[in-house]
Amino acid sequence: MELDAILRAGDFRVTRPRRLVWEVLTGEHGHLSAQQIADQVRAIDPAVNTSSVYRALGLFAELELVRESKLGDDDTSHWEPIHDDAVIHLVCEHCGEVLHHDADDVEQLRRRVLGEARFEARSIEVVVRGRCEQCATGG
Amino acid sequence: MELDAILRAGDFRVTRPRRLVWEVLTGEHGHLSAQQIADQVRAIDPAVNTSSVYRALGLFAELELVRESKLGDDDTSHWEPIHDDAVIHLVCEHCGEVLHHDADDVEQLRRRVLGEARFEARSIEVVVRGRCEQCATGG
DNA sequence: ATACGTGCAAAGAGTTTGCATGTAT
DNA sequence: ATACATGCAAACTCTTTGCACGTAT
Repeated sequence: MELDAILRAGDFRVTRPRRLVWEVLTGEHGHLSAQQIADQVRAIDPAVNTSSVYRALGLFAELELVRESKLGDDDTSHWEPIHDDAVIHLVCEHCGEVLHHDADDVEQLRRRVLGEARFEARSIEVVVRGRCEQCATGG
Repeated sequence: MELDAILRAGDFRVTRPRRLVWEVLTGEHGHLSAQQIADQVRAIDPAVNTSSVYRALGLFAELELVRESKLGDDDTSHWEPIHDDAVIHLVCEHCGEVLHHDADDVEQLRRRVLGEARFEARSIEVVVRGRCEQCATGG
C-alpha cells in the first residue's frame, strides 16, 4: 500500500481511520457513499466515527486520491479512487446503481476541452442518466 | 410564454409562484441555485415562499422543462431550462462560476453512449472542473 | 364548489465543526 | 513532548413535508 508514503510525504499522520477508509475505498466496490464507507469501516473497527470518515475523505480529495461525485437524486456524495481523469458514470434513474463506462470518445473529448483557451481544465466527468439493462428489460 | 399551455396540458394549475419561477429561470442568467431563484422571485413578489420555489422546480423537472445539477462543492443544486440534451458544464473550482460550452464532440459522444447496448441513456452531461480564464490568469 | 397549491414552521438528511481527549511522530 | 487527529455531540445547510388556508379551475 502506498497510502502511508503519500500521507507521510504531506506531513499527515498515518492513523487507523485513514487506513481503514482507504482500505474500503480500494476494496471490491467502487462508488460508495460516506455512510456505506463508514459502515464498512465500522464492521472492521466499531470505534471509528463517521466524522473521521468524512475528514479522511476530505483529505484524500485534497490529495487527489479520490473523486467526489453527486450523482443521485439525493444530496449524497459518492466516492471512488481516481484511476483516470476521464470517466463516464452511467446512473440508473430507476434503481440508483452507478456503472462505469470507458470510452475512447471521452479521451478525445477531454483533449479537446483541455485545449480550450478560455478554460483551464483539470478533470472531466461524463454523467449519463437513464436505465440500466436490468431495469430497462425487467420493468 | 408557453408555460401556461404546458401546465394546463398536464392538469396543473397556473399559479403565481410557478409563473415567477419560470420567469426568473428563463431570464438573463442561467444556472441559478434555488436560493438565488427564490431571492429573485421575492424581489418581484415578497409573498412567495421558498418551499413553493422548490415545489415549482420539482414540478418543472418532472415535466422535463429544467435540469438539476449538483456541481459545486456544497450540496446546492443548480437549475437551468433545458435547451439541449448534450451539455458541457465548465465549473471553476476557484470562483465557483459555471460556464457553458457547446461542442460537437458531446453530440458525437452522446450518440455513441445512446447506442450502448447495456444502458438505455436518456440524458448526458459533461462536467469539466478547473479554472476559468479570469481565475487562471488573475490568480 | 372543490381539489390543488400555497405559506408557514418544523422536520429531515447529509455533512461540518468545536472541544476535550487520545495518539502518531 | 507536542501537535495533529479523533470521538462525540451539537450545529449547519439545503431541501422536504404536514397542515390549515387560499385560490385557480
